[in-house]
Amino acid sequence: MDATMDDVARAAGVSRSLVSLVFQDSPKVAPSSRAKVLAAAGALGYRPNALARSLASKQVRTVGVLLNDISNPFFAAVYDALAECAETRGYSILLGAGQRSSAREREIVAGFLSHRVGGLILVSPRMSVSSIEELTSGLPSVLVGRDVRLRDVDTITNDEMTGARAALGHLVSLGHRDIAHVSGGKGAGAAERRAAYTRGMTERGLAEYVRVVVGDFTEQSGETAARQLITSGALPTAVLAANDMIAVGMMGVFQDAGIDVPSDISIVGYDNLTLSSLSMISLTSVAQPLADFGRAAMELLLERVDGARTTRVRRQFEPALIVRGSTGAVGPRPSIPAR
Amino acid sequence: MDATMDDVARAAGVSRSLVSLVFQDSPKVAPSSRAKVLAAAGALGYRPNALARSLASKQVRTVGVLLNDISNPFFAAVYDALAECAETRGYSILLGAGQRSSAREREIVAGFLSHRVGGLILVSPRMSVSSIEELTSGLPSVLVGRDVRLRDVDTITNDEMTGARAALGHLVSLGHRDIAHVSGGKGAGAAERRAAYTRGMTERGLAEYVRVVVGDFTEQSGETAARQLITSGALPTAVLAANDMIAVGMMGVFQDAGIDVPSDISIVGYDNLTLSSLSMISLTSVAQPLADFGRAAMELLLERVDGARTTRVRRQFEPALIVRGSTGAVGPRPSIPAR
DNA sequence: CCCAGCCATTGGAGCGCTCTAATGGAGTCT
DNA sequence: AGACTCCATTAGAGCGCTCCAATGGCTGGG
Repeated sequence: MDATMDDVARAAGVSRSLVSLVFQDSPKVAPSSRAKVLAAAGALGYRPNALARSLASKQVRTVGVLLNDISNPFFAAVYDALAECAETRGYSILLGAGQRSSAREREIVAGFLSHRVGGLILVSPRMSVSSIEELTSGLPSVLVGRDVRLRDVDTITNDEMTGARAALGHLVSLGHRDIAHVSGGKGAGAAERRAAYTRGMTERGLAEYVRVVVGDFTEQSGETAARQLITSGALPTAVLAANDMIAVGMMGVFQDAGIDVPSDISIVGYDNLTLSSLSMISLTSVAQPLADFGRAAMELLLERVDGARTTRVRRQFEPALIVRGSTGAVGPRPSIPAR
Repeated sequence: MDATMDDVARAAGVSRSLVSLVFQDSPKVAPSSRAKVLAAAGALGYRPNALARSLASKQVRTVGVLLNDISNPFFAAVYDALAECAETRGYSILLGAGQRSSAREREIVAGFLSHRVGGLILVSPRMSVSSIEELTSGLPSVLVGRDVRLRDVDTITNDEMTGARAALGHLVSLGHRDIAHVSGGKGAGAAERRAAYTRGMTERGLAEYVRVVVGDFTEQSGETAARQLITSGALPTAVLAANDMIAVGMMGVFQDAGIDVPSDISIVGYDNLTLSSLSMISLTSVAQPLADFGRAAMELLLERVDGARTTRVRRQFEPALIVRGSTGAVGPRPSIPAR
């Protein structure tokens, strides 16, 4: 039903090979023939079959992108930059969203492999290192948000230590000492972030105040953590959340409980999502250059896909603290209002 | 480099055809042969080549999904439901994000067509009806968030009139009469929503209060609109925003200007995004069943792809008003505080 | 005027798979 | 026993394209 190359060749009175060359932008086609072929193709509404092309040329202009959780705007921002980069280079993207399940992730990547994608970008995947190793073997791959020591895998990470130091420094300069951390649990980068918090606290002689509440990078887990802190009876004066979603969830619970942010408790998030800059939220946050993550990921990947590089690259970006309204000077220890 | 069917056949001591049948789950393969083939395939790490399969069978288990703007959580929610549905049915998704540019959208869809996707889902596309017609001709397609009269295109929309009536009814019952609308400009569904507002106002005898400020479904446009209303000197007592992003943008500006929501001005959004339910925002909103949109879109599409249906279906969902803290009884006309 | 050399163009094999029609070896029926 | 059905299995053509080696027409040097 769709026109094929043979149809175009017949209509233009040339061979299929010539048509093929035209659609590959080969320089050895005479301008007159090129025009003839293009005219015939246009008249027939011909569109090259990417499947057949990939099969015959054994090189695929499609890359697979796996996002951990598409409903977190973090991933949307990374994806946006990444997609733009891919499109300008003429690559298509097969997308999968893992929904925070590692089994799901593996299925999705297996699907990518069936489609013989030319490369793989995994953004904060949940799956184990061995799964990553197995699935990416021999395929150009870039991992965003996690660090892994595999030959064929480039990584893009954030300098967690710098971020944690900046956030803690800010809080300490406001007089805070009792600073808790709500972690991302087993999520990508959570361990690093937690370690950076602990180390940062220790560096400042605040080791005795180290307190970690386990979360999972979702807003719900932030709510749970906030309730936990409230019922514990020992509210810290400040919280460093593992990401903005957690921070926002916590803010809501504190607000409902009559605990004022920032006069009763200061909160720092991580990711600097767009929503954090909203006036109603105004969350102090460690900004990660998400667009840079996405762009760098696709660039590194395509370098490998094009065969321009075979050595491993690890790129680390520097975060920046964005101070907003959710942090303030430490006040008198809040009395938890009666419900 | 990857193992092929021939390799498996040789290793198992059978013909390629048999291997093919095994991987198609054909019932006519003897259990013993099936086991033999599967064992050989496992040993070789064989993975069927989806490209070659599609080419030979002329049916593609991939669908193209075009999202207008991935950074709006609205689309993430629709995508999530849609992807889940596709995966359980064994379909892969080629994703593109149009970034609110209709030229970009057309390029992306052209890419889908090159990949010979089996179907197309367009979520609130910007492009013109004639572009849609041209690109979707002969291909199963579902349009979400817009209504279009094309034979091969199913549509999924929201009942705007009911939504507007519910929102206006709520505001009127709180004593509001001076209710403005901030529209979505040329975005998908914006015209319908604007019309529903105007009609709803007229039905209630409030035609004289009809006032539309043009936006574009983004938070920024909400901020602009709010500033416009403030400087106009004639602040309405309530605003019906075309979506939550606009509403949230407005809330921020009002808050910064010292105009309290809801005591000075009530705001109703549209979409009921997750962020609207956050305590700090607590936006009254017309909820659209986004997950249903996504699921229905994929289901309708696959019905067509599987050839189970050829007639056009238009599915309309009922919205529901979710009342939160951004709406309240009309108070004394606010005096705009001096800066 | 002939042949080397260059160019655009072409034939045809092959990418990894599916699918139809054909094959052969049981088993069934009379 | 012969003819038949029924079943699992197979050969081989073909999906739309790429790419290599080969073709033929031209120019230009001797």
